[in-house]
Amino acid sequence: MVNVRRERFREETKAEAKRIALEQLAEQGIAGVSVNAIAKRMGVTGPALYRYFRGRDDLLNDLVRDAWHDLADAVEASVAATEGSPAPDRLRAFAEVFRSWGVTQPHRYLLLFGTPLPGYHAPQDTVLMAHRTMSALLGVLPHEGATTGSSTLDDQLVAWAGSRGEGDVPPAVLLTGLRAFTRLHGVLSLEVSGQFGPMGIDPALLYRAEVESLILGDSEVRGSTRLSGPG
Amino acid sequence: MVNVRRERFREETKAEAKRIALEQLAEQGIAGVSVNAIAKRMGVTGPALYRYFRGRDDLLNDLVRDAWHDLADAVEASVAATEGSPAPDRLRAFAEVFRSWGVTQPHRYLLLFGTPLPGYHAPQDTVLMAHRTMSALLGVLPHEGATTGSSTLDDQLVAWAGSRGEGDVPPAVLLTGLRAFTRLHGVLSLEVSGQFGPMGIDPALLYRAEVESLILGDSEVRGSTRLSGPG
DNA sequence: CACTTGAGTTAGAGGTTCTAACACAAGTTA
DNA sequence: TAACTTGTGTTAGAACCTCTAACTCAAGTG
Repeated sequence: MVNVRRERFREETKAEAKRIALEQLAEQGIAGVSVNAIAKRMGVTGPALYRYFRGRDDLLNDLVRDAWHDLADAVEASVAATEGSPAPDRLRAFAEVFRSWGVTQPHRYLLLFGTPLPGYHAPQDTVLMAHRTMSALLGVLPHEGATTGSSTLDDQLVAWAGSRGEGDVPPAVLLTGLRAFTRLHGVLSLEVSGQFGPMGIDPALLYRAEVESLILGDSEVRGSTRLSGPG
Repeated sequence: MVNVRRERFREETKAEAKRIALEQLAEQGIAGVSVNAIAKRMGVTGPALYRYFRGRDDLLNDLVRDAWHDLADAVEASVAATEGSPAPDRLRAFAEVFRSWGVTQPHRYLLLFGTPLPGYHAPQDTVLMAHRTMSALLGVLPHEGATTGSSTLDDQLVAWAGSRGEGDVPPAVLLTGLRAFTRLHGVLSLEVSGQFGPMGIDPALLYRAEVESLILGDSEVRGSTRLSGPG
């Protein structure tokens, strides 16, 4: 019989270490996450934490894994909550939840989508976590469409979806979803890394403009500039 | 009379240190940039480099500044080379140069657009460098358009452009340019940080699809899925 | 010839990750 | 009850890191 009390204590200790690590991450960035400092704040010496994590990389790995999990939970909850609503409303809700998740904890967003960690290679289950978020997005898109215009890209999209049992989604939808994500991320990542700060532009307005443009299609945005017009 | 030989030697030493720092950055990421290690590779002891940089942050600052400068040079050259061509061609050229700059040196791209450095706050001239790249993009867009649909955003865009003597560009064009940038960055940043690797999707195809979509407007992309259709 | 300036050195403080060896308490088993 | 195993903590220390202080030495200047 495994000692369940000890097991629980162990989990609590790991959780506390990760909680403090997240504080350090928020306050001082990734370089400020220090095994020694975490241990000190917990009232133990540095090497004690090596009973719980193989090392600093292992701890950071856990933070990444938790963040993917948490993000997927958030967007899946949004998708579930808007079931039955019209597609544009569902996409708006998805986008808002996605942005909220990012701007309220920029350090975690950057942990997932910012500069990759030095020796970090995403383990298989991290890839699956990312898929959960992507699947949620695909869930709010209408499942119709024709072709992407590139058969090579079509093949890659279908293979990608098929590799995780989503082979029934047409490639045009996959492309729409993937591109919707890259467009949301394009605005959000710049906001989260503070690039709009010195520009005096409210990122929320820009983000929502992008969302509406996603819904309407660019050329239908009221008064937008046509790039294909005379140069 | 200032000693010009010594001055030149000093500049060469700084340049060598930065060159080695870039190598370390490419090989081991930002955490691998070490003043000590740079000095060792140069054949001097660690503290010697403190004659040339106030510290590690100062050196990294220089790398950021150089990268902004370099990127601006690249895109400005592209814009200049395509003068007189139709707008779509100019935008395609701009986008290709931008992507090339990023994918051939991901570490530098991430230095500008990835996770911000811990204690880093962009100095004023870095902001100006970013403006150079943005102005280049605006230079290949047709200067026409009506309104953005949000007067608040309009005001912010005009203030932003006006703050650096570009007050004659209408807000709709500014928005188009800014959004074009966020969309390119959305795909490119994910490619550069390796997110497409495990997906088996060629980022170049996705990027070019985004560029064509920028030119045509989404709803005109052949066979694309309308998000505003029935959900 | 004396002085200033710049660039290098070593020594060292204080931080980091991480390993090795040891102490001790709790639970298990003979 | 006594011996053993396991988990969790400790200290010591190696090997790095940034950065400061104090010193040496060479080159150029008045």
